[in-house]
This record gives sequence, structure tokens and C-alpha cells, in this order.
Amino acid sequence: MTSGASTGRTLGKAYEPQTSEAHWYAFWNSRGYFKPVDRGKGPYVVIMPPPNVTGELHMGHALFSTVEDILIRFHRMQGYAALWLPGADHAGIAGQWVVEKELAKRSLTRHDLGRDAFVAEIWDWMETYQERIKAQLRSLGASCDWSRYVFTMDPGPARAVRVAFKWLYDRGLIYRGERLISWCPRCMTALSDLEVDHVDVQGSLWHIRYPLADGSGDIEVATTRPETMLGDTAIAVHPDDERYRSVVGKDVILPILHRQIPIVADEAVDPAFGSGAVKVTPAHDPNDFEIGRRHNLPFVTVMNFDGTMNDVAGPFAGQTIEAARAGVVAQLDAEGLLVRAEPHLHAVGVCDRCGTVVEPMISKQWFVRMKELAEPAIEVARNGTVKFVPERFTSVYLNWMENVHDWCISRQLWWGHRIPIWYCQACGAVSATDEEVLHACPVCGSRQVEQDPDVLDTWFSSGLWPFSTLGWPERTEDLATYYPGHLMETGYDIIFLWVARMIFFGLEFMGEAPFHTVYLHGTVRDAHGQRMSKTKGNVLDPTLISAEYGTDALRFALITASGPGNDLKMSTERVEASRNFANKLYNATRFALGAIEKVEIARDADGAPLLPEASALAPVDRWIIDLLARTIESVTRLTEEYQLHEAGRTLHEFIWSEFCDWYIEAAKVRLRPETFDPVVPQVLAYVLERALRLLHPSMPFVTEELWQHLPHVGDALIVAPWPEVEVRYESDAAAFESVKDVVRQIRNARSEHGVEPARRIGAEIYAGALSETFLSSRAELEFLARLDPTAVSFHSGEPQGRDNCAAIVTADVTVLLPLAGLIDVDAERARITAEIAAADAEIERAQAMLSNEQFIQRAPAHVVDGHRQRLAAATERREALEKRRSELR
RNA sequence: GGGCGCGUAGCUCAGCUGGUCAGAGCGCACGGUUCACAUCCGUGAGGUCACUGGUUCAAGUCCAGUCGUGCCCA
Repeated sequence: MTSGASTGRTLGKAYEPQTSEAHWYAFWNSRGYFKPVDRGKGPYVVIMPPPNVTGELHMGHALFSTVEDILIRFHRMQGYAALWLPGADHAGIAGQWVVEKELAKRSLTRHDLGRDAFVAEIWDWMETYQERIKAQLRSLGASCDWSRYVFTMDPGPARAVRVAFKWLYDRGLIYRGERLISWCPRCMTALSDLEVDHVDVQGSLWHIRYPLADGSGDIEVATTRPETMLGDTAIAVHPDDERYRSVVGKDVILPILHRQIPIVADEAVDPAFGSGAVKVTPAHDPNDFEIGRRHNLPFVTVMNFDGTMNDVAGPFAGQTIEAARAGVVAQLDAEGLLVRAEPHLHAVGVCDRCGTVVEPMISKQWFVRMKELAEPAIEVARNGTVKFVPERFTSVYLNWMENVHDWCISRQLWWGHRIPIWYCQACGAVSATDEEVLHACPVCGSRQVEQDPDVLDTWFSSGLWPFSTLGWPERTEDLATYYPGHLMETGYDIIFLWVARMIFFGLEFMGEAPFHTVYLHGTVRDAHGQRMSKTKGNVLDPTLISAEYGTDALRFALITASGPGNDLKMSTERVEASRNFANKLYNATRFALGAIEKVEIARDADGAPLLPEASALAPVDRWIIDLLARTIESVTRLTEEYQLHEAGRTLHEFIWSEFCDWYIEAAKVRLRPETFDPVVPQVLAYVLERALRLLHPSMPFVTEELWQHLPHVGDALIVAPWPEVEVRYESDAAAFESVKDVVRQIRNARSEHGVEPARRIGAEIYAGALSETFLSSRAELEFLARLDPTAVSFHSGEPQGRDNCAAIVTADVTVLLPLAGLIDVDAERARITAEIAAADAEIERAQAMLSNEQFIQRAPAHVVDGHRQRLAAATERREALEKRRSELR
């Protein structure tokens, strides 16, 4: 029975997504279809990469939600208990910053409010924006399970973070230490390596002379950062560098501050750079830090955490880094120690959140020891337990994981998960706890305990996401049922930040990788290939686009724009084309319904339109049914292989270029009252109903709307079963392709000869072995080629020469079109000559291959056979054309 | 310095494991009041698949190199 869901909804002349979308989303949601339901095939789990709660949804979100939704809907229809678990991320640094910017408008800083009040302020923001993000995901059609929605700062994930931290701390995999870390002076926090971007800047390379302490001369070094010389504790040269062999072990006098520092030999020095001697500032440069450790050099910090120089910097204390740089250069110049300055392009690390130049600083921070965690994470990628789509990202992942450094996880922020470490003021004990509050020191019992003021890197909690969302560390039913999940879908730009960490944490805490497949999508760019950004003003807002063209159009445009892992250019033209496709489908369905409503549609055991008996089918019916079967097969396979763009294109081709352009057009002749054939509505219903199911994951709204109007059983398309191939008619389909081919050629001949579209012409048809197909397709042929039924005749044997005819010649069929007075004999001769040339080219190519002994011997039989048939067909066609040309007068 | 992607019709891109794969959409030209759709229909023009060499019976499709372009890591 047709569901009541469509009651009251009528189909207007054009598809109006605006009215349809909200209706169906609410319908699905209210019936609980977004929740996983076990239908015997087990679970299929996708954990959504939670969007940051720091702003609006952008095209990247539209892309990820489309890809994930397609795969979830596909598996749901296949009978899996499909769980797509949504969430949102608190985005530590970015989250804190947006609220600080708001405060700045009121001329306030977070320090004016104090920690508690500031955090309360952020919570207000987060709550408002979480709702906005949820609404936008709904508008994109995301069929995720809202009942399981989680925010990274919710009590569950927060406890997971503490438990994970304590676990790793107890295992010795988390430690606190003084290391050189990347520091953002604007955000006033430490960063991990991954949160630092490298940008090339045009700076200078200053060449400076350091006098030798024994007065025997001086040594020249080159640097891009002269102000750090205040913290130099050595000069280094390569041990094999002959130029400096004699000075290694001597001291130099550090200019300005007049400290005496040694010259050391270290393999890390590149003799080809500058003079071959470098200044060593262990406290402000990663390479120098290592040199400093190797040679037991002092670590002299000359900067404050706010980007100014400290007291050690002597005359430059209190100045900004930029001012100190200028000052140092000026003084060196004044002292005659500046050799020269030359323009120099070099990479500078900047904070990926705010763009401020980061400073390498020595600081006491918390770290995760990576070696032990990385090993199993490398193994699962190597042995295929975790696969990447596209595959090339496996080596990107491995390369990173094999060279990973310890992970700095403490952040000097107020917003985020507070480090669950407590310091006893009485006995000095350091204690980790998985409780929110530690009331007393577990060592001495003192109640004078204070929690570490810092918070954890946001990505620490992200790494736990595949199981913290399911209730871990509690042994919940969800965790048992849905872990490990199946697919992780996200952008390739966060493969390390997010995917890699989920894999090693999943292995560490759950003993199993959190998913078997990582699907990585590219970046959505504007029509010119530029990255979209607010400052460039080239942002396409998915909310506005889907409001104008429809969500289905936006989704289809995104998904067909390019394949996995590749960037894609988005433009409204693309979306418009997809909207036209939705409208095409909509109108095709309206047409089909006109026929379907005239008869009683037979149903199969599931209640869907029944596949008609073969005996009742005309060639064109078998053709479209076979094509549907092929489409089901392709779309299923392509979706399983994550070739969603190809699946989309395949469906577009089937629905528009085959079903609409040929089947529906051909069907019209058998829908006329005088020649009405009841099998036609049956075929229309059968094919269309299944086509809608195939297209549903990509274009959920329009397909649901239309499906509800078609004969069906079940409440909604979203939970209808995925179509399966029921029957094939390969040879019948091939035969009808010949009819199509003849129609196309007649249309072409008509066009070439300038026959008015409305004019019906006669035809003599010599169909040979295909006579039966052509005879049974007579009405369709007449209609599609605009032939005059009273002047169409079928013949057997060889075509008889006739004057004033245009000729259609294929390998099997010849059609003569008597066009007395209409055709230009010269033009027809030219047309046929061109066709003969084409046939010649074909014959030549086939002969060239077939006369090659090696080809005959080595190529597979079916390939050789294919070319033999090709040659035979082309030869026949050529003969017929030649004959026809000789008959032209 | 190391690694990866891309370079196919005017534009944007498909083309999976090498053998009718030279394709689609948009654009363009010509023609259309066919009762589903002008968000449409029909016909057509346009590419030596960046370049060079190689493997193979056979190469946009594999290999090597070159050029152009974009990105990641250090």
C-alpha cells in the first residue's frame, strides 16, 4: 500500500526543494530512522569528525557530511545497523580565541574576568554555536543519530580523557620535562609540531664576525635571527671542514655581551651554508638544541613568553623581538662586526590558528612518549588491517608515524580538558587521577593539593573519540556493539592530527584499530582553484547554496566533482546542473505517474513493483530492464569501492540519457489510448522505483519525495532495501541498441538534409537478422525517428537500389529514406563518402591488428574475436555503403 | 633536502585491475510550440590524452626522464 506519508503532497510543475526538504528530514527523524536497527547484517559504524564549535559550517563540512551520509544511507539500505555518530569539538585554542575576540570588543581580556568566569563565557558561546551547527548538518540531510550526539567537553568524553591520561601516565608513556617546544606568543601557549605551519618569508641573512678570544683573528657566521646571538653558547663547524680545523676547541668572544664561548665541531653543520660556521643558540633553535645537548652547552634563554627580550638580553631587555633584532644589527654594525646582510628566503614557523610567528622556547611541558604507541600503529597500516582510500595516503601516514616525535600535550589555556595532575603542597608528590577532583594527596594525605593549571591539547581528546563517544571507559552496550567501527572519513589535511592519533589510541586503549578504512577527501576550492577564505571573500556558503538550489543539488555537485583524495573546484554552475538533474528526475516521475495511475501495478513479495513476465515485454522494455540491472551492479560495486563520483555519474547517465531520453520517449507510443499496453506502466514503476532507491543516498530528499508517490511498501525510502539484480536480457538489450542506433542515424540524416522536424518521412527497412526486433519495435522506431507509418515498409533480402534516397547503413541493417525533392544528391553522396571513410579507417585498424601474428598468438581469445567481429561488421557496412553510393544518381 | 598529486575537447573534470575509453557536464553552432520537463528536446563541431624515451602483441592507462603546476614533510 502507498504510505500515508505523501498524503496531501502534490507534485507541481517543477521540483521545489525548499518545501520538500524540511518535511522529509523531520519525517525521518521523527520515525527514528537515523538510529541503528539490526536487520541481521551487523553494525556499520561511522564516527563523525566533530566540527569545531567556532563558527559557521563551510563547504568542507558539506563535503564530509555528504560523503558520510551517502555511505551510511547505502549501508542502512543494505540492512546494516548503520550508526553515524555526530558530535562537536571544543577546539581549545580556536575556541578560546573566538571568545577572547568577543571580549576584546568590550575592551576586556580573559584576565579581567578570571578563569571561572571566562570559562563560563565560553560555555555560553559553545552552547549557542552547537545548536547552529546541528541545524546546518540537518539542512544538509545528514542522517546521523542525534540521540547519541556528543560534545568533546561533555562529562563522558572528559572522564575518558582523564582515564586515558592516568593510564598512560601510570605506564610511563606520559612524562613532564623541559624541552624545546614551539611557543605561540599571541596565544601564550605551547603547541605541538602539527600546530605549526611553515611559511616562506623574504628575510635577510646577516653575516657576523665573532672575534677569537686569543686575538688570533675572528670567525664569520651567518644567521637569519641576529637577536638570538644574545643567547649563543657556542660556534659550531663541521668536523671535516679543513678551514676551521685549527680553531675547534678555541673560544670566541660573543659580541655585545662579551661572553666567552667555545667553538665546537658537530656533524649537523652544513659546511656549504654561509661561511660554514654557525652560531649555536640551544635555547631558541631546534637544531641548536640538539647540538647543545651533544656538547653539554649551557641553555641561555633570552626571551620572555610574551615575545619580548628578558633580562639576560642585557641592553635589549624589554624590547620586542623585532626591535631587538634591529638594535643588535645596528650595534654590530657600529662595532664593525657586521660583515654584510643579504636578502634571504627562508621558512618561518607560524601558529596555525593565529598566524603569529612561533618561538622555539625551552619550557616545562607534558609529553606523550610516542615510540611505543607508534609501533602497533605502524603495523596495522603495513599489514592492511587499516586501509587508506586513496591508497597513496598509506605511505604518507607511515612516513609520519615512523618519524614521529614525542607529543607535547600541555597547553597554557583555560579552555579545554584540565590536566588531571595534582601537586601536593605538603610532600611535593605528583599524582594523576581519573577523578574530576583530587581531595587529598594519596602519599601523605594532605588536603593541600593543587591541580596543574594547564589543559590538554584538543587532539588528545580527539584521539579517544572513536570510543569515548561510545561510553568508554565504561563497558557500555554501545561500546561492545559498535567498536571497532568501520569507516573514518575526513580531509587529508588532518590525517596526522586526527586519524593517526585515533589509530594509536584505539590500539592502546581498546586493543583494536578503531576502523578498517580511512577515506580521505580533498579540499573544496572556488571556481578558480583558490582556497576559500573569508578574507578573500570567495566563500560559498553551503547553507545559502542549498537554500537556492536544493540540498540534493549541492550534494550531487560535490560528490561528482572529483574522486577521493582530490581537491575539487566548486561553482554555482555545477550546482545548477545538478539541480537540473533533480528536476529532470522529478518530471520524469510526474510523467510516469500519469501512466501508473491508470492501471493496477503488480507487486512482488516485498510490495515493490513486480518485475513483469518476460513474455509481456517489448524489446525496449527488456533493454531498459537490462540496463537497470547493469546500473544496479555498477552503482553497488562503485559505492563499495568508494568511487562515489563514478556511481553518481553512472546514475546520472542511466536516469537522464537512457531512461528519460529513450525509455520514456519510446514508452509514449504504447501509452496512447488506442495502443495502450499495460506492461508499460508496470515497467515504468519497476525501473523508476529501483532507480530512486539507487539514487537515494546521493539525493535523499527528491528521491524520498518521489518514491512516496510511487507504488511501494514500507514507510520510507530511507529504510527501503537496496536493489538487487533480478534478471538480465543481454542479447535483447543489444538488439534494441541497433534500433536506437538506426533512430539516431535517421535523425542525423534528417538534420543533415534539412528536413523540417515536423515532417514525417517514409522508410524501407532491411533489418536482416534483426527483423524480429525491428518489427516489434516498429511503433517506437516510427515515433522516435518521426517516420510516416503509412510509408514504412519492411523487407527481407538485399536492399533494392532506389533514386532520391538517403541511406542509413549499419552492419546489420539498412534503411532507405525516400526523400524525393528533399535530398541533395551531392550532399548525400558526400555524407556516404564520409561514412565509407570512417568504415575504412575502422577496417584498417582491425586488419592491422589481426594481421599481427604476435597479437593473434598472445592476446586473449575474446579480444581477438572482438576485433574479428569488428572487422566483419565494418566490412559489411562498407560494402553496403559502397553499393548505395553507386546507386545514387 | 625528501615525498606526493595534477597536466585528457574553450572551461571544470571522469576514465577502477593496460585491449571499441577517447567520455560527461558547462560553453559553442544549427534546428525545435512532440500534451513530464525551456531547470527542456534533437543534431553537430572541438582533443596526435604536457613532452621524450622505454616495457608490451597492445599504453591517457605501466616504467624512466624532462617541463609546467599545486601540496605535504623536514
